[in-house]
Amino acid sequence: MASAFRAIVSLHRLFFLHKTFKCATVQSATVFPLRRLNNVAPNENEPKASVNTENESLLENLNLLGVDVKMARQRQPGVLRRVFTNEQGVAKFLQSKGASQHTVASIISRYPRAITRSLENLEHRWQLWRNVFETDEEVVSILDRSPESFFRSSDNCKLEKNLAYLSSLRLSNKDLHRLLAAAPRIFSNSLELNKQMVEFLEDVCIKLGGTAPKEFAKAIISKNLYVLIRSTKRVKTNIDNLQAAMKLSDAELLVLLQGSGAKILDLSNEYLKNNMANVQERFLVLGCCEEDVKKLIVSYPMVLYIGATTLSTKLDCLLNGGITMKQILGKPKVLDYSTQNVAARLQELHEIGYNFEANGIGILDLSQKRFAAKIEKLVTSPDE
DNA sequence: GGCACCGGGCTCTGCCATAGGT
DNA sequence: ACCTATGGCAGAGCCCGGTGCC
Repeated sequence: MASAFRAIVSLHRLFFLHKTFKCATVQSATVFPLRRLNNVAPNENEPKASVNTENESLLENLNLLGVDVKMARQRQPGVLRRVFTNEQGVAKFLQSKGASQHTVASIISRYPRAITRSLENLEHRWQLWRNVFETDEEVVSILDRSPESFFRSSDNCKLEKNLAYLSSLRLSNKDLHRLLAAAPRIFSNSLELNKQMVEFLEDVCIKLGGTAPKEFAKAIISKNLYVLIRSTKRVKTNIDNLQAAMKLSDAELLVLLQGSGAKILDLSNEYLKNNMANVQERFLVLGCCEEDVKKLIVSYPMVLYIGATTLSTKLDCLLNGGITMKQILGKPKVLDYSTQNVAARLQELHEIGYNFEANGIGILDLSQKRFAAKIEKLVTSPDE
């Protein structure tokens, strides 16, 4: 009886290999009758294929591949119970694209469902990704970083439509590439989801009295590659909160959003809200007026990106170093640099007796190279 | 040559919840 | 009952250099 079962399994396997690997979505359908077949004969001595038992030979294969089975089990337990999987094919495929054994193991450990994809499906998907990325190596590095982005969906038609849509936005090739390299999840968003965000941004533009909605959406996306992996709810809430808290006019908001304000749109709602409250409070306590704070945020929205603790230490560092609030308001970009960096510069400048009052604090806002050159010059010819 | 202004470059996954299918 | 596909969430800055003006 057991051998009869195995015969059926191999028949199924043939059928499966022949038909299913053309389109991954059929796989589960193909597997299903087998499951039912098992249920019909539950007393048979076939633990491998029973519904709630893991597939032993699959586990063996995974171990051989170096997969962290414990991790895989924790992430997608169902995959380990599947009768038909394609772990060896997937491993070979990835290796043929230049992935190391270690990378393959890591990918499967983190996204076990990868092994349910067929070769044809993978090859097609790979080619679609390669439309955007220059080399296999680049794709491998992204998969290594984020296996889920590549494997979470097997629907290549949707991916194709999605890519066509993204291209239709007329982002530059460079931007499209940056977009997908930075946030590969955008690939596996549904077309509708991406469209929703773009149309939402266009709407925002129109509601704020803008006249170039497409350009507006494009500007925001190219400045903040991550908006497309956020919910419209999140972005909308941030925009609303920003306008309310800062008492910005529509026109002011419009300029802010398509400028450097774009960068803070994808922050979590609570985080941005807390930071806005914190910035207002901190700067008011330090003697600024509301108008100062508004100007600060409009000219340097990234101040809202900085968490309360970091901002506190950074301000303290500057103030203790003899910099005044007025100077900071006049050149908020000094807040851009790490506290560590600023502290070291302040120390160095104090040692050579730099006069911030006379010379301003622009020196704190230079690249390392320019700063070093400047110091060099101050030391060798201090008179100038 | 030195400065200020400005914009751009890096960077971002891994988990949970749930609808819907079999 | 179980699985897949998909949406959504939290997490939390730093650095560089081109360019134009003086």
